[in-house]
This record gives sequence, C-alpha cells and structure tokens, in this order.
Amino acid sequence: MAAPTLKDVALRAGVSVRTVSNVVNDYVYVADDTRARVQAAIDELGYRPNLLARNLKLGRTKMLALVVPELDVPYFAELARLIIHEARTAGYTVLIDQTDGDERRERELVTEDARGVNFDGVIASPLSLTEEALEGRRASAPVVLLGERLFAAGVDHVAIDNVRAAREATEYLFSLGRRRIAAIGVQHESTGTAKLRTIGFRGAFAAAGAVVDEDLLVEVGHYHREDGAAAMARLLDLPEPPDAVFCFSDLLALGAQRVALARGLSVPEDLAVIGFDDIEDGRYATPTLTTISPDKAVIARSAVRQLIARIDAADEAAEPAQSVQIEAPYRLVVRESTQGRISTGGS
Amino acid sequence: MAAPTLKDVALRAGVSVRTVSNVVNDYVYVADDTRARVQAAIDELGYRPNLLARNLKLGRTKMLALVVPELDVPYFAELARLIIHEARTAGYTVLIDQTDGDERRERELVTEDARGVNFDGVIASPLSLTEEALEGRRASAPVVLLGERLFAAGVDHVAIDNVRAAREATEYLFSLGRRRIAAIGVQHESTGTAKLRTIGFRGAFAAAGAVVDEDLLVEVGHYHREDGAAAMARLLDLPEPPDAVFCFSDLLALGAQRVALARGLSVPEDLAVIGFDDIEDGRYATPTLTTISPDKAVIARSAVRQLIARIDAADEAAEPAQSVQIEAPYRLVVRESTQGRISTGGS
DNA sequence: CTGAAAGCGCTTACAG
DNA sequence: CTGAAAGCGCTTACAG
Repeated sequence: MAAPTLKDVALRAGVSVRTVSNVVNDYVYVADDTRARVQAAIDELGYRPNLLARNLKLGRTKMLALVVPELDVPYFAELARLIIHEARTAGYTVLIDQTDGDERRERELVTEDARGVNFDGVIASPLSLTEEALEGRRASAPVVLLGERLFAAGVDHVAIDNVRAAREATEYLFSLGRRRIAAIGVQHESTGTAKLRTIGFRGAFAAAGAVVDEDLLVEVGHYHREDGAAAMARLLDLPEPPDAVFCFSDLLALGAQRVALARGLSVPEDLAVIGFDDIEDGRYATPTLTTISPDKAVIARSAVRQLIARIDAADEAAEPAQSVQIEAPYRLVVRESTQGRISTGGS
Repeated sequence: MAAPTLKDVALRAGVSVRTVSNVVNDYVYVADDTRARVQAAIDELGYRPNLLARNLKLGRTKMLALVVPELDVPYFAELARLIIHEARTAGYTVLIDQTDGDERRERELVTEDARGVNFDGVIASPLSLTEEALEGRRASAPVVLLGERLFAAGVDHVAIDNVRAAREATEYLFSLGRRRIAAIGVQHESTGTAKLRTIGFRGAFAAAGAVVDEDLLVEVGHYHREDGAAAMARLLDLPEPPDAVFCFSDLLALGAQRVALARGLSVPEDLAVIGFDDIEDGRYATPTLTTISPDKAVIARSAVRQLIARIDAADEAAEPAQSVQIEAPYRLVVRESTQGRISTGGS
C-alpha cells in the first residue's frame, strides 16, 4: 500500500537506485536494454518519483510564488492567468499568495530570507511596498516586481511607462476638446503607480498650458468599482462638474461610468470616461470603455523569463548581476466611452 | 553564507537538534531557560526551518491545489480569492493549476496518484470531467469537487442545487409575463452544470404548461462574454426573437446584454436578462444584472474544511469514509435587467 | 555505462 | 525534560 520508491524499482529491475534515477531523469548514458528493464519495473509498480525528496535534495521546487493583493481584481486575474501559463511552459507551477494589500505580508514575502521554502522565486505586484523595505531586503530567492518602478532598489522590475501613458490618456481628452478633466485614483500615500499616473496627468496640463483644478483630483482608498462610483458621485455634486474623467484603473472607470449613467448623464456626450488596464469587462460595458492597454502578455512573459533567468543564474553562483528594468509596451485603445455612441441613438 | 540549519543552532545553544526542533515547533515540554537559550541562538543566526526537509519528513506540505479552468473568469477568480483566504486561515497555501478546460489535465490532477507530490489535497472545479474518469481514480490525495454533482462517483462535492436554481430563474421570468424565454449556455457534451441548468429551465416550462421552443435554446462552446454575445446575435436574428433570456453564467449574460443594447433594444423593456454567478461585474453593469447568486463564501469554506478534514483523517489511517455531498445555498437577486430601469428614462 | 554510499535538513520513537 | 540516532526518498560525486 505504501508508495513504491526508487529502491523498490531498483530491486525489481535488478539494478541500483542510481540507474533507476538515471532512467527517471532521462539521463542519456543508459544502455537501451537496462532502460527497458527499468521502465518495465516502473510501469508494473506504478512508480512515481517523490517530489518532496527531490525538492529537498535539489534545494528547489520548480514552483514560483505570485504575490498579488487581490485575485478577484480582473487586472490581477488576467495577469495571473498569463503568468501561470508562461510558468507552466517553463516547467514551473505557480503558488499564489494573496496579500489583501497588507503591507507587512508583501514585505515579508518579497524581502525575507526564502531559503528552504516552497518556491524558487517570487513575482510580486506590490501595493504598498516602500523603497526602504526593499533596501533592507535579504531574500535569497530572486524577486521580480510588477507594475511599479521603485528605482535604486536593486530589484528587477517589469512595468510600462506609467507617466507617459497617463499623460497620453490626458492629452487625448484635451484633444477631444474637453477642458474640465478630472482624475480618479490619486493616492498620496502611494510610492508607486498612483503617483506616477498623477505626474503624467499633471504633465498633460502643463503641456496644454492649462491649470489643474485640484477639486477634480479625487483620492481613493482602493482601485475598485465602488471607489470609482463614490468618487464620481462626489465629482457630479460639484458646482462645476467635469466633462471628462481619467480613471487610474478600469474598475474605477466602470464604477464611475455606472454612477454617471444612473444619474442620467450621457457617456461620452456629457462625460468622456477613460480607464486604465484594458480588462475584458470594459470591452463589453455599455458604452465600451476607452482605456490604456498595457501589454499583459509581454509583462507576464518578461517577468517569468527574467525570474527564471535569475533562478538559473543563482545555481551557477555567479555574482549578483545588476538589477534589470524591463519596459513593457502599452497603447491607448479608443472605444465608445470617449468617442462613439451605441446605435440606440439618444440624447 | 549557507543557510543555518537546526544543527548550527543546536551547536550554538549547546543542546541537541531534538531540543531545537522542540522549540521551533512550540513543543510544550521544554524548560524555560533552555527555550530562551535556543531562541537566542535562533535569533542570532537568523535561523528559519527548511520547509523542504520538513515536507519530506512529514509527507505533507500544507499546500492545497486549486484546479480551475481559467483564472480570469470572474466567478473562478472570486472563488479562488475566498478559497485562498480560507486555506490561509487554516494554515495552508494554495497552488493554482489552470487547466484551460483541458480534460486530460483535469483528469490527471484529480484522479492520478498524488503521493509525494507538492500538495496535500485538491479542490477542483472541473469543466469536463466524466464519471468514468472518477470511478477509475486512484488518487491518494483527497479531492473535493466544486459546482457539479456527479453522483455515485465517491468523491466529495460542494454545489448548489443547480436544477432548482435554474427553475427558479426561469419561473421568475414567467412571473414577469415573459413568454418567449430563451436560454443561453446549453452544452450537450456536458455531464455537469450545463445539463442540470437545462433540466431546471425545462422544468419551469413544464410547470407553467408551456412548450420549449428549441430554437431558443442556444448552445455555446464556453461561458464567456463573447459566446453570450454571439448567441444573442443569433437569437435576435430569429423571425420571432425572445422577450427574455436566461443565461447560464453572468459572463454570457453580459455579452448578451451588450449585443441587445448595441442593437438598440431596451433592457429590460424589450428583453429581460438574467444571469448566473453574481459576479461583481454584473452589479455595476448598466442595467445592473439580475442573477442567481450562489453563496461563494459558503462554497469556499465548505470545500476547504471538508478537504482538510479528509487530509487529517488520512493521517489517522481510518477506513475511507463515505463521500459527502454538501449543498450550498443560493438566492435570486433581482436587479435592473429584469425589472427596473435607469433614471435616464428612455424607450 | 553502473554501483555503493553519502547527504539534503528535518522529525520523532526510543531511552534515559 | 533532553540526547543520540534513524530515516523520509531522492540525487550525484566518486569509483570502476
């Protein structure tokens, strides 16, 4: 009843465990007849190698940890899907650590010593990780960070140019003739994405020679639909409501759009809405959502490959190489929420 | 540079590894001063137990595998979030296996011998697993299945009563006075959810003394937005289009609704739409989506607890207990897509 | 091409 | 309450 071991197979095939191991691991120098005999024993016994023992011996697990704040945020779910796919292609399984945005857990997972642990490396999309936390990091498992750019931290990153993307989104709204342009998603506490996108937003105003009405910059606790909804409600209660809004995530945009529509506004006629992330949701909303679309496939692929390269490099005990900053492409995807209208006519 | 081991700590504290292990594992019978001395050594060395070694020794990993077709389908993402949360509460980490609906992979993960593997148990939400596959299963790791009911298979299940839920949804449409009621989501190949919901749908017709117009039953390849959109387009091209549609998932419903709106129909005036799953998406769509809402928290909690109970029972080597069928509650959530309208007026 | 043997770092039955 | 020692099931340097 106990699972057959390498030793059981060796006994049955009349060879040493060494040879069985060689067969199991497709080692080349095994005589054909030996291999056949061993394979027969394996099949008869239904032998399957014990991964736990292999892990201990080799010191690696062929598992990657993916650290995300919330798996049910579509952007993370879509990214997770791609990352799992890439990892699988490379022979790795993904273990998900959901932090719920808890900074302490993010920090632990990314900065703590991770030797002898169940994964070989970490891909993390931190919400609130500070540069200081990263400076003091003593993790032995390689880490690749997603979606932020905390320079000087000596950690590999994959991200789009958030400043430029945000500026493009805002400039596009200017180009439509909008003048009272709001932004939803500012976070003063943030060291990351929110700050960069705010800089881009302001940059577009500067370039247009326009002045930012600070009342139109709305801070949010999270990047969820409900935060977008609450923010929009506040904006619409202003004496002079906006005629366009740039939301720092598609979820914020969908929440904002919902409130605008529910209050009887026409989108885009009365209010142009643009989001960020290009989640599938926005492609089926009515109106469909204009958005900044980061190339998630490139982000996932780059992150997995870079991480695995680090893992392999660690095996060869080379000196720690320079940290790498990978810039993924993005594009502005124009849909109905800023330009078209659905065929129902209206207004 | 090498990570400190139990032995290093023992040497430094002047005790045996046994004692260090006792301290690390909070074994009660350790003298206070011994404990203090060992703890000091642990802190000085920065010792952290090697999980890989512990796994091998104990034969378990405190990891659960979650097998889902696609992580970026919101229903699975929301469920995954809850499952990860529950697992964490119980001291388990979750490893995600994404099958892309590939039946072979589903089968392998659920039915193969899983001794000496990186997880202690499996929660699976199979798309195409057949009863036969389950009959022949020789997995040693416990399995809990989600969302289907393949009786007689001797595997634990957690599911809502899909037949009753589907009938209720359909009866509700009848109660609104709708008569040409379509269904999107039929799958003739399916052994699971789709079949059960179809039965419920037909049951409502039977109860109402109405005849199902087979042209209004639309089969789909997947339960995605695009499938719902394509199905709706077909229905609207019918000489006598439906006045209501029951979609077997919210994604199908959102796709269907999008097409209806884009063609200038009013929802719910011209077409009532009801979905299944209650994903957050539907709560912010315009109009908001009426749906069957399975209690995902209960599903996640029941699944994790049942699985862990099996894992613990296996430790005690009791005889394999009867399989358990856990029925989770659900409710019909009525929103704008079947009754209200947004304040913009219209029609 | 293959064998005998060490060792990865833990946990724990057995003594005391 | 603690020690000395075996063993979980692999991989692999060392010989031959």
